[in-house]
Amino acid sequence: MNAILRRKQHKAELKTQILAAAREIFVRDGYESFSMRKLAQRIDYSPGSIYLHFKNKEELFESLVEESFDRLLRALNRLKNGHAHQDPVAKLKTGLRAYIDFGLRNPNDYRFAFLLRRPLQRRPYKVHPAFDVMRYLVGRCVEEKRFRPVDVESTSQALWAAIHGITSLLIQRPTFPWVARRQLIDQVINNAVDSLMLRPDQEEETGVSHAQPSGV
Amino acid sequence: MNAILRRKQHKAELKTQILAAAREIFVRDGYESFSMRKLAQRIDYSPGSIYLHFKNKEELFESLVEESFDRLLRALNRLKNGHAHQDPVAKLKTGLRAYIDFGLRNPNDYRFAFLLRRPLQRRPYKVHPAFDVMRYLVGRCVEEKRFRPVDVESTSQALWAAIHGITSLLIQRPTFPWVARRQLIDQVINNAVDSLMLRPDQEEETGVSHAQPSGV
DNA sequence: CGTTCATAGTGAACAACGTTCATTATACTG
DNA sequence: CAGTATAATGAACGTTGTTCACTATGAACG
Repeated sequence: MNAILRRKQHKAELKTQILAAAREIFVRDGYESFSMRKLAQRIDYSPGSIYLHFKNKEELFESLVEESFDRLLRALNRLKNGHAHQDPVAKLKTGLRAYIDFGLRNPNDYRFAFLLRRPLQRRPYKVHPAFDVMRYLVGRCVEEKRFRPVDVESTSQALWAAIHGITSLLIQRPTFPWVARRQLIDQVINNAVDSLMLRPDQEEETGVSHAQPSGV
Repeated sequence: MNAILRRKQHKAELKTQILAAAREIFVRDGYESFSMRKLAQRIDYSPGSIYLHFKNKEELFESLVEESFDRLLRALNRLKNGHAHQDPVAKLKTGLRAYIDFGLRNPNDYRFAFLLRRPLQRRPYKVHPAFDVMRYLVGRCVEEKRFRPVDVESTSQALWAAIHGITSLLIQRPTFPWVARRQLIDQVINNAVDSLMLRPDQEEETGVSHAQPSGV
Protein backbone atom coordinates (compact mmCIF):
# COMPACT_ATOMS: atom_id res chain seq x y z
CA MET A 1 0.00 0.00 0.00
CA ASN A 2 2.40 2.65 1.18
CA ALA A 3 5.05 0.54 -0.45
CA ILE A 4 4.17 1.97 -3.80
CA LEU A 5 4.50 5.39 -2.23
CA ARG A 6 7.96 4.54 -1.02
CA ARG A 7 8.77 3.38 -4.53
CA LYS A 8 7.65 6.66 -5.98
CA GLN A 9 9.71 8.53 -3.48
CA HIS A 10 12.76 6.45 -4.21
CA LYS A 11 12.29 7.11 -7.88
CA ALA A 12 12.09 10.83 -7.27
CA GLU A 13 15.26 10.72 -5.21
CA LEU A 14 17.01 8.87 -7.96
CA LYS A 15 15.91 11.46 -10.45
CA THR A 16 17.34 14.32 -8.43
CA GLN A 17 20.50 12.30 -7.96
CA ILE A 18 20.80 11.97 -11.70
CA LEU A 19 20.27 15.68 -12.13
CA ALA A 20 22.90 16.46 -9.54
CA ALA A 21 25.43 14.19 -11.21
CA ALA A 22 24.58 15.59 -14.62
CA ARG A 23 25.08 19.14 -13.40
CA GLU A 24 28.40 18.24 -11.88
CA ILE A 25 29.72 16.57 -15.01
CA PHE A 26 28.42 19.40 -17.09
CA VAL A 27 30.05 22.05 -14.96
CA ARG A 28 33.33 20.17 -14.77
CA ASP A 29 33.68 18.95 -18.34
CA GLY A 30 31.57 21.41 -20.28
CA TYR A 31 28.64 20.90 -22.56
CA GLU A 32 30.23 19.17 -25.53
CA SER A 33 32.03 16.54 -23.52
CA PHE A 34 29.01 15.60 -21.53
CA SER A 35 27.52 12.27 -22.50
CA MET A 36 24.68 10.10 -21.33
CA ARG A 37 27.07 7.22 -20.97
CA LYS A 38 29.43 9.14 -18.76
CA LEU A 39 26.50 10.15 -16.64
CA ALA A 40 25.30 6.56 -16.37
CA GLN A 41 28.75 5.41 -15.40
CA ARG A 42 29.01 8.13 -12.82
CA ILE A 43 25.88 7.07 -11.01
CA ASP A 44 26.63 3.35 -11.47
CA TYR A 45 23.74 2.56 -13.71
CA SER A 46 23.47 1.34 -17.25
CA PRO A 47 22.98 3.92 -20.00
CA GLY A 48 19.46 2.73 -20.62
CA SER A 49 18.38 3.42 -17.06
CA ILE A 50 18.50 7.16 -17.48
CA TYR A 51 15.77 6.85 -20.03
CA LEU A 52 13.48 5.58 -17.30
CA HIS A 53 13.58 9.09 -15.88
CA PHE A 54 14.12 11.31 -18.89
CA LYS A 55 12.83 11.00 -22.40
CA ASN A 56 16.19 11.97 -23.83
CA LYS A 57 19.23 14.15 -23.40
CA GLU A 58 17.37 17.26 -24.41
CA GLU A 59 14.74 16.80 -21.74
CA LEU A 60 17.39 16.18 -19.13
CA PHE A 61 18.97 19.48 -20.10
CA GLU A 62 15.65 21.25 -19.93
CA SER A 63 15.24 20.04 -16.39
CA LEU A 64 18.61 21.45 -15.46
CA VAL A 65 17.78 24.78 -17.02
CA GLU A 66 14.45 24.91 -15.25
CA GLU A 67 16.16 24.36 -11.94
CA SER A 68 18.57 27.17 -12.68
CA PHE A 69 15.86 29.52 -13.74
CA ASP A 70 13.89 28.89 -10.65
CA ARG A 71 16.91 29.97 -8.72
CA LEU A 72 17.28 33.19 -10.71
CA LEU A 73 13.59 33.86 -10.38
CA ARG A 74 13.67 33.35 -6.64
CA ALA A 75 16.63 35.69 -6.34
CA LEU A 76 14.80 38.35 -8.32
CA ASN A 77 11.61 37.94 -6.34
CA ARG A 78 13.45 38.23 -3.07
CA LEU A 79 14.77 41.48 -4.43
CA LYS A 80 11.39 42.63 -5.63
CA ASN A 81 9.75 42.11 -2.27
CA GLY A 82 12.57 43.12 0.02
CA HIS A 83 14.05 46.61 0.30
CA ALA A 84 10.61 48.17 0.22
CA HIS A 85 11.94 51.55 1.22
CA GLN A 86 14.50 51.72 -1.56
CA ASP A 87 14.35 54.06 -4.49
CA PRO A 88 12.77 52.19 -7.45
CA VAL A 89 15.61 53.19 -9.75
CA ALA A 90 18.17 51.81 -7.33
CA LYS A 91 16.05 48.71 -7.03
CA LEU A 92 15.92 48.30 -10.78
CA LYS A 93 19.65 48.69 -11.03
CA THR A 94 20.13 46.13 -8.29
CA GLY A 95 17.90 43.77 -10.20
CA LEU A 96 19.83 44.23 -13.41
CA ARG A 97 23.05 43.62 -11.55
CA ALA A 98 21.60 40.52 -9.94
CA TYR A 99 20.71 39.17 -13.35
CA ILE A 100 24.21 39.73 -14.69
CA ASP A 101 25.83 38.28 -11.60
CA PHE A 102 23.63 35.24 -11.82
CA GLY A 103 24.77 34.66 -15.37
CA LEU A 104 28.42 35.11 -14.51
CA ARG A 105 28.22 32.86 -11.50
CA ASN A 106 26.26 30.19 -13.33
CA PRO A 107 27.63 30.41 -16.83
CA ASN A 108 26.47 26.94 -17.72
CA ASP A 109 22.95 27.65 -16.64
CA TYR A 110 23.01 30.81 -18.64
CA ARG A 111 24.38 29.04 -21.66
CA PHE A 112 21.65 26.45 -21.36
CA ALA A 113 18.98 29.03 -21.13
CA PHE A 114 19.99 31.58 -23.71
CA LEU A 115 23.06 30.71 -25.69
CA LEU A 116 22.66 27.14 -26.74
CA ARG A 117 20.82 26.85 -29.98
CA ARG A 118 17.97 24.47 -29.52
CA PRO A 119 17.03 22.42 -32.58
CA LEU A 120 13.49 23.61 -32.89
CA GLN A 121 12.70 25.70 -29.90
CA ARG A 122 9.97 23.75 -28.21
CA ARG A 123 8.62 25.39 -25.11
CA PRO A 124 9.38 29.08 -24.83
CA TYR A 125 11.03 28.39 -21.49
CA LYS A 126 10.22 30.15 -18.32
CA VAL A 127 11.85 33.43 -19.14
CA HIS A 128 8.57 35.12 -18.79
CA PRO A 129 8.14 35.10 -15.02
CA ALA A 130 11.65 36.54 -14.70
CA PHE A 131 10.82 39.10 -17.32
CA ASP A 132 7.69 40.00 -15.38
CA VAL A 133 9.90 41.18 -12.56
CA MET A 134 11.68 43.44 -15.01
CA ARG A 135 8.39 44.88 -16.20
CA TYR A 136 7.32 45.45 -12.66
CA LEU A 137 10.50 47.25 -11.69
CA VAL A 138 10.41 49.46 -14.76
CA GLY A 139 6.74 50.16 -14.16
CA ARG A 140 7.49 51.33 -10.64
CA CYS A 141 10.09 53.76 -11.94
CA VAL A 142 7.58 55.21 -14.35
CA GLU A 143 4.75 55.37 -11.82
CA GLU A 144 6.87 57.12 -9.26
CA LYS A 145 7.89 59.64 -11.91
CA ARG A 146 11.55 58.70 -11.72
CA PHE A 147 11.48 57.77 -15.41
CA ARG A 148 10.11 59.69 -18.32
CA PRO A 149 6.74 58.30 -19.43
CA VAL A 150 8.37 55.63 -21.53
CA ASP A 151 6.65 52.53 -22.81
CA VAL A 152 7.20 49.92 -20.13
CA GLU A 153 7.28 46.96 -22.46
CA SER A 154 9.77 48.21 -25.00
CA THR A 155 11.90 49.74 -22.27
CA SER A 156 12.03 46.45 -20.43
CA GLN A 157 13.02 44.66 -23.59
CA ALA A 158 15.73 47.18 -24.34
CA LEU A 159 17.11 46.83 -20.85
CA TRP A 160 17.06 43.08 -21.17
CA ALA A 161 19.04 43.39 -24.39
CA ALA A 162 21.69 45.42 -22.64
CA ILE A 163 22.19 43.12 -19.69
CA HIS A 164 21.96 40.00 -21.79
CA GLY A 165 24.57 41.48 -24.08
CA ILE A 166 27.16 42.09 -21.43
CA THR A 167 26.42 38.82 -19.65
CA SER A 168 26.75 36.67 -22.71
CA LEU A 169 29.81 38.45 -24.02
CA LEU A 170 31.65 38.14 -20.73
CA ILE A 171 30.76 34.47 -20.56
CA GLN A 172 31.52 33.64 -24.11
CA ARG A 173 34.56 35.75 -24.86
CA PRO A 174 36.60 35.65 -21.69
CA THR A 175 39.84 36.33 -23.53
CA PHE A 176 38.74 39.64 -25.00
CA PRO A 177 40.66 42.52 -23.39
CA TRP A 178 37.78 43.76 -21.30
CA VAL A 179 38.16 46.74 -19.01
CA ALA A 180 37.63 46.03 -15.34
CA ARG A 181 34.55 43.89 -15.05
CA ARG A 182 32.72 45.83 -12.34
CA GLN A 183 33.37 49.09 -14.13
CA LEU A 184 32.05 47.70 -17.38
CA ILE A 185 28.91 46.29 -15.81
CA ASP A 186 28.24 49.55 -14.02
CA GLN A 187 28.66 51.45 -17.22
CA VAL A 188 26.27 49.22 -19.15
CA ILE A 189 23.64 49.52 -16.46
CA ASN A 190 24.06 53.24 -16.00
CA ASN A 191 24.10 53.95 -19.70
CA ALA A 192 20.94 51.97 -20.20
CA VAL A 193 19.03 53.32 -17.22
CA ASP A 194 20.15 56.90 -16.91
CA SER A 195 18.84 57.94 -20.28
CA LEU A 196 15.38 57.01 -19.05
CA MET A 197 15.43 59.19 -15.97
CA LEU A 198 13.27 62.24 -15.72
CA ARG A 199 16.17 64.48 -14.65
CA PRO A 200 19.21 63.05 -16.38
CA ASP A 201 21.25 66.00 -15.08
CA GLN A 202 21.30 64.46 -11.65
CA GLU A 203 24.47 62.54 -11.80
CA GLU A 204 25.21 60.80 -8.58
CA GLU A 205 25.65 57.09 -9.11
CA THR A 206 26.86 57.37 -12.68
CA GLY A 207 30.45 57.77 -11.50
CA VAL A 208 32.35 55.63 -13.89
CA SER A 209 30.84 56.95 -17.06
CA HIS A 210 32.53 60.24 -16.22
CA ALA A 211 35.88 58.67 -15.66
CA GLN A 212 38.81 60.21 -17.42
CA PRO A 213 40.16 58.40 -20.43
CA SER A 214 42.51 55.84 -18.99
CA GLY A 215 43.95 54.32 -22.12
CA VAL A 216 43.40 50.77 -20.98
CA MET B 1 55.40 23.43 -64.64
CA ASN B 2 52.31 25.55 -64.65
CA ALA B 3 50.49 22.33 -64.15
CA ILE B 4 51.32 22.37 -60.49
CA LEU B 5 49.94 25.86 -60.41
CA ARG B 6 46.73 24.67 -61.96
CA ARG B 7 46.66 21.95 -59.34
CA LYS B 8 46.95 24.46 -56.57
CA GLN B 9 44.22 26.53 -58.08
CA HIS B 10 41.98 23.55 -58.45
CA LYS B 11 42.60 22.67 -54.85
CA ALA B 12 41.70 26.18 -53.75
CA GLU B 13 38.52 26.05 -55.79
CA LEU B 14 37.62 22.79 -54.17
CA LYS B 15 38.17 24.29 -50.77
CA THR B 16 35.83 27.18 -51.43
CA GLN B 17 33.34 24.74 -52.86
CA ILE B 18 33.48 22.77 -49.63
CA LEU B 19 32.99 25.93 -47.64
CA ALA B 20 30.03 26.94 -49.74
CA ALA B 21 28.40 23.55 -49.33
CA ALA B 22 29.12 23.56 -45.62
CA ARG B 23 27.55 26.95 -45.21
CA GLU B 24 24.50 25.88 -47.13
CA ILE B 25 23.99 22.74 -45.08
CA PHE B 26 24.57 24.67 -41.95
CA VAL B 27 22.04 27.32 -42.88
CA ARG B 28 19.46 24.79 -43.95
CA ASP B 29 19.80 22.16 -41.25
CA GLY B 30 21.27 24.06 -38.36
CA TYR B 31 24.41 23.56 -36.39
CA GLU B 32 23.64 20.38 -34.51
CA SER B 33 22.53 18.41 -37.50
CA PHE B 34 25.52 19.34 -39.59
CA SER B 35 27.98 16.52 -40.07
CA MET B 36 31.17 15.97 -41.94
CA ARG B 37 29.67 12.93 -43.58
CA LYS B 38 26.67 14.83 -44.84
CA LEU B 39 28.98 17.46 -46.19
CA ALA B 40 31.10 14.85 -47.94
CA GLN B 41 28.04 13.26 -49.47
CA ARG B 42 26.80 16.64 -50.61
CA ILE B 43 29.93 17.41 -52.58
CA ASP B 44 30.27 13.82 -53.81
CA TYR B 45 33.49 13.02 -52.02
CA SER B 46 34.39 10.54 -49.35
CA PRO B 47 34.38 11.73 -45.74
CA GLY B 48 38.15 11.47 -45.56
CA SER B 49 38.66 13.89 -48.41
CA ILE B 50 37.54 16.88 -46.42
CA TYR B 51 40.47 16.31 -44.14
CA LEU B 52 42.78 17.06 -47.05
CA HIS B 53 41.59 20.64 -46.81
CA PHE B 54 40.71 21.10 -43.15
CA LYS B 55 42.35 19.72 -40.07
CA ASN B 56 38.99 18.96 -38.53
CA LYS B 57 35.43 20.14 -38.12
CA GLU B 58 36.43 22.92 -35.79
CA GLU B 59 38.86 24.41 -38.28
CA LEU B 60 36.25 24.23 -41.00
CA PHE B 61 33.92 26.24 -38.79
CA GLU B 62 36.60 28.76 -38.08
CA SER B 63 37.02 29.33 -41.76
CA LEU B 64 33.33 29.99 -42.14
CA VAL B 65 33.40 32.45 -39.27
CA GLU B 66 36.36 34.25 -40.72
CA GLU B 67 34.55 34.68 -44.00
CA SER B 68 31.57 36.10 -42.19
CA PHE B 69 33.66 38.48 -40.19
CA ASP B 70 35.37 39.81 -43.22
CA ARG B 71 31.99 40.66 -44.62
CA LEU B 72 30.93 42.51 -41.49
CA LEU B 73 34.22 44.31 -41.33
CA ARG B 74 33.95 45.46 -44.93
CA ALA B 75 30.43 46.73 -44.30
CA LEU B 76 31.60 48.73 -41.31
CA ASN B 77 34.61 50.15 -43.08
CA ARG B 78 32.49 51.30 -45.97
CA LEU B 79 30.47 53.16 -43.40
CA LYS B 80 33.47 54.59 -41.62
CA ASN B 81 34.91 56.07 -44.76
CA GLY B 82 31.73 57.23 -46.42
CA HIS B 83 29.44 59.99 -45.19
CA ALA B 84 32.35 62.18 -44.20
CA HIS B 85 30.17 65.21 -43.65
CA GLN B 86 27.85 63.52 -41.21
CA ASP B 87 27.57 64.27 -37.54
CA PRO B 88 29.75 61.79 -35.62
CA VAL B 89 26.92 60.82 -33.31
CA ALA B 90 24.66 60.10 -36.26
CA LYS B 91 27.49 58.16 -37.82
CA LEU B 92 27.99 56.12 -34.69
CA LYS B 93 24.30 55.35 -34.53
CA THR B 94 24.35 54.34 -38.17
CA GLY B 95 27.24 52.05 -37.42
CA LEU B 96 25.48 50.43 -34.52
CA ARG B 97 22.43 49.93 -36.66
CA ALA B 98 24.55 48.47 -39.43
CA TYR B 99 26.01 45.98 -37.00
CA ILE B 100 22.60 44.88 -35.80
CA ASP B 101 21.24 44.68 -39.32
CA PHE B 102 24.19 42.60 -40.40
CA GLY B 103 23.48 40.15 -37.63
CA LEU B 104 19.79 39.95 -38.42
CA ARG B 105 20.37 39.54 -42.11
CA ASN B 106 23.11 36.97 -41.64
CA PRO B 107 22.00 35.14 -38.54
CA ASN B 108 24.16 32.14 -39.26
CA ASP B 109 27.24 34.25 -39.68
CA TYR B 110 26.44 35.92 -36.44
CA ARG B 111 25.82 32.63 -34.72
CA PHE B 112 29.12 31.36 -36.01
CA ALA B 113 30.94 34.38 -34.81
CA PHE B 114 29.47 34.99 -31.40
CA LEU B 115 26.93 32.49 -30.29
CA LEU B 116 28.46 29.12 -30.94
CA ARG B 117 30.34 27.77 -28.02
CA ARG B 118 33.83 26.89 -29.00
CA PRO B 119 35.40 24.09 -26.95
CA LEU B 120 38.52 25.85 -25.91
CA GLN B 121 38.66 29.18 -27.62
CA ARG B 122 41.87 29.04 -29.55
CA ARG B 123 42.62 32.13 -31.55
CA PRO B 124 40.89 35.26 -30.26
CA TYR B 125 39.24 35.71 -33.64
CA LYS B 126 39.21 38.81 -35.68
CA VAL B 127 36.70 40.78 -33.69
CA HIS B 128 39.32 43.36 -33.07
CA PRO B 129 39.44 45.08 -36.44
CA ALA B 130 35.66 45.43 -36.33
CA PHE B 131 35.88 46.67 -32.81
CA ASP B 132 38.46 49.23 -33.90
CA VAL B 133 35.80 50.86 -36.01
CA MET B 134 33.66 51.20 -32.92
CA ARG B 135 36.52 52.74 -30.97
CA TYR B 136 37.14 55.15 -33.78
CA LEU B 137 33.53 56.25 -34.01
CA VAL B 138 33.22 56.73 -30.27
CA GLY B 139 36.53 58.59 -30.22
CA ARG B 140 35.27 61.01 -32.84
CA CYS B 141 32.19 61.75 -30.75
CA VAL B 142 34.36 62.55 -27.76
CA GLU B 143 36.87 64.62 -29.73
CA GLU B 144 34.19 66.71 -31.29
CA LYS B 145 32.69 67.30 -27.88
CA ARG B 146 29.42 65.63 -28.74
CA PHE B 147 29.99 63.18 -25.90
CA ARG B 148 30.98 63.82 -22.35
CA PRO B 149 34.65 63.02 -21.77
CA VAL B 150 33.95 59.35 -21.27
CA ASP B 151 36.53 56.61 -21.46
CA VAL B 152 36.53 55.51 -25.08
CA GLU B 153 37.42 51.91 -24.41
CA SER B 154 34.87 51.10 -21.76
CA THR B 155 32.21 53.08 -23.59
CA SER B 156 32.87 51.13 -26.76
CA GLN B 157 32.61 47.88 -24.88
CA ALA B 158 29.38 48.92 -23.21
CA LEU B 159 27.91 49.88 -26.57
CA TRP B 160 29.00 46.58 -28.01
CA ALA B 161 27.24 44.81 -25.19
CA ALA B 162 24.02 46.63 -25.96
CA ILE B 163 23.96 45.92 -29.67
CA HIS B 164 25.19 42.38 -29.27
CA GLY B 165 22.43 41.85 -26.73
CA ILE B 166 19.60 42.91 -28.97
CA THR B 167 21.07 41.20 -32.01
CA SER B 168 21.54 37.85 -30.35
CA LEU B 169 18.21 37.90 -28.58
CA LEU B 170 16.31 38.69 -31.75
CA ILE B 171 18.15 35.94 -33.57
CA GLN B 172 17.91 33.35 -30.88
CA ARG B 173 14.47 33.94 -29.44
CA PRO B 174 12.31 34.79 -32.42
CA THR B 175 9.14 33.61 -30.68
CA PHE B 176 9.41 36.00 -27.76
CA PRO B 177 6.66 38.64 -27.96
CA TRP B 178 8.93 41.47 -29.02
CA VAL B 179 7.60 44.93 -29.67
CA ALA B 180 8.03 46.23 -33.20
CA ARG B 181 11.56 45.41 -34.25
CA ARG B 182 12.61 48.80 -35.58
CA GLN B 183 11.22 50.53 -32.55
CA LEU B 184 13.09 48.19 -30.24
CA ILE B 185 16.37 48.60 -32.08
CA ASP B 186 16.00 52.36 -32.08
CA GLN B 187 15.31 52.35 -28.40
CA VAL B 188 18.34 50.20 -27.59
CA ILE B 189 20.59 52.44 -29.63
CA ASN B 190 19.16 55.68 -28.33
CA ASN B 191 19.18 54.53 -24.72
CA ALA B 192 22.80 53.49 -25.01
CA VAL B 193 24.07 56.53 -26.88
CA ASP B 194 21.97 59.39 -25.55
CA SER B 195 23.20 59.04 -22.01
CA LEU B 196 26.69 59.77 -23.29
CA MET B 197 25.84 63.03 -25.01
CA LEU B 198 27.04 66.30 -23.68
CA ARG B 199 23.60 67.89 -23.83
CA PRO B 200 21.19 65.06 -23.14
CA ASP B 201 18.34 67.59 -23.08
CA GLN B 202 18.42 67.82 -26.83
CA GLU B 203 15.91 65.24 -27.78
CA GLU B 204 15.37 65.14 -31.45
CA GLU B 205 16.03 61.66 -32.79
CA THR B 206 15.05 59.88 -29.61
CA GLY B 207 11.42 59.83 -30.66
CA VAL B 208 10.36 56.41 -29.67
CA SER B 209 11.70 56.48 -26.18
CA HIS B 210 9.15 59.19 -25.50
CA ALA B 211 6.26 57.21 -26.89
CA GLN B 212 3.17 56.87 -24.77
CA PRO B 213 2.66 53.60 -22.99
CA SER B 214 0.90 51.45 -25.50
CA GLY B 215 0.23 48.33 -23.43
CA VAL B 216 1.63 45.97 -26.02
C1' DC C 1 5.18 -20.46 1.41
C1' DG C 2 4.75 -20.25 -3.44
C1' DT C 3 2.87 -17.89 -7.43
C1' DT C 4 1.87 -13.82 -9.95
C1' DC C 5 2.87 -9.53 -11.81
C1' DA C 6 4.25 -4.81 -12.40
C1' DT C 7 8.16 -2.47 -12.45
C1' DA C 8 13.49 -1.46 -12.37
C1' DG C 9 17.39 -2.30 -14.55
C1' DT C 10 20.30 -4.43 -17.96
C1' DG C 11 23.32 -4.72 -21.84
C1' DA C 12 23.51 -5.93 -26.52
C1' DA C 13 22.37 -3.76 -30.66
C1' DC C 14 21.71 0.09 -34.13
C1' DA C 15 22.72 3.93 -36.75
C1' DA C 16 25.35 7.96 -36.97
C1' DC C 17 29.27 10.58 -35.67
C1' DG C 18 34.48 12.57 -36.18
C1' DT C 19 38.76 11.04 -37.46
C1' DT C 20 42.69 8.10 -39.17
C1' DC C 21 45.27 5.45 -42.37
C1' DA C 22 46.82 1.90 -45.46
C1' DT C 23 45.65 1.42 -49.99
C1' DT C 24 44.50 2.67 -54.67
C1' DA C 25 43.61 5.82 -58.53
C1' DT C 26 45.05 9.83 -60.98
C1' DA C 27 47.73 12.99 -63.45
C1' DC C 28 51.92 15.08 -64.11
C1' DT C 29 57.30 14.83 -65.10
C1' DG C 30 61.41 13.06 -66.95
C1' DC D 1 56.41 4.53 -71.04
C1' DA D 2 58.07 4.41 -66.27
C1' DG D 3 58.26 6.76 -62.11
C1' DT D 4 56.39 9.52 -58.69
C1' DA D 5 53.90 12.83 -56.05
C1' DT D 6 49.58 13.80 -54.83
C1' DA D 7 44.27 13.07 -54.60
C1' DA D 8 40.92 10.27 -53.08
C1' DT D 9 39.09 6.32 -51.16
C1' DG D 10 36.68 3.38 -47.94
C1' DA D 11 37.29 0.36 -44.24
C1' DA D 12 38.13 0.74 -39.51
C1' DC D 13 38.10 2.60 -34.59
C1' DG D 14 36.11 4.47 -30.77
C1' DT D 15 32.53 7.41 -29.59
C1' DT D 16 27.78 9.01 -29.29
C1' DG D 17 22.24 8.89 -28.26
C1' DT D 18 18.65 5.78 -28.12
C1' DT D 19 15.90 1.39 -28.25
C1' DC D 20 14.32 -2.98 -26.77
C1' DA D 21 13.95 -7.84 -25.67
C1' DC D 22 15.21 -9.57 -21.70
C1' DT D 23 16.04 -10.57 -16.61
C1' DA D 24 16.09 -9.44 -11.71
C1' DT D 25 13.45 -7.57 -7.84
C1' DG D 26 10.23 -7.25 -4.49
C1' DA D 27 5.44 -6.40 -3.10
C1' DA D 28 0.56 -8.58 -3.18
C1' DC D 29 -2.34 -12.36 -2.87
C1' DG D 30 -4.27 -17.16 -2.43
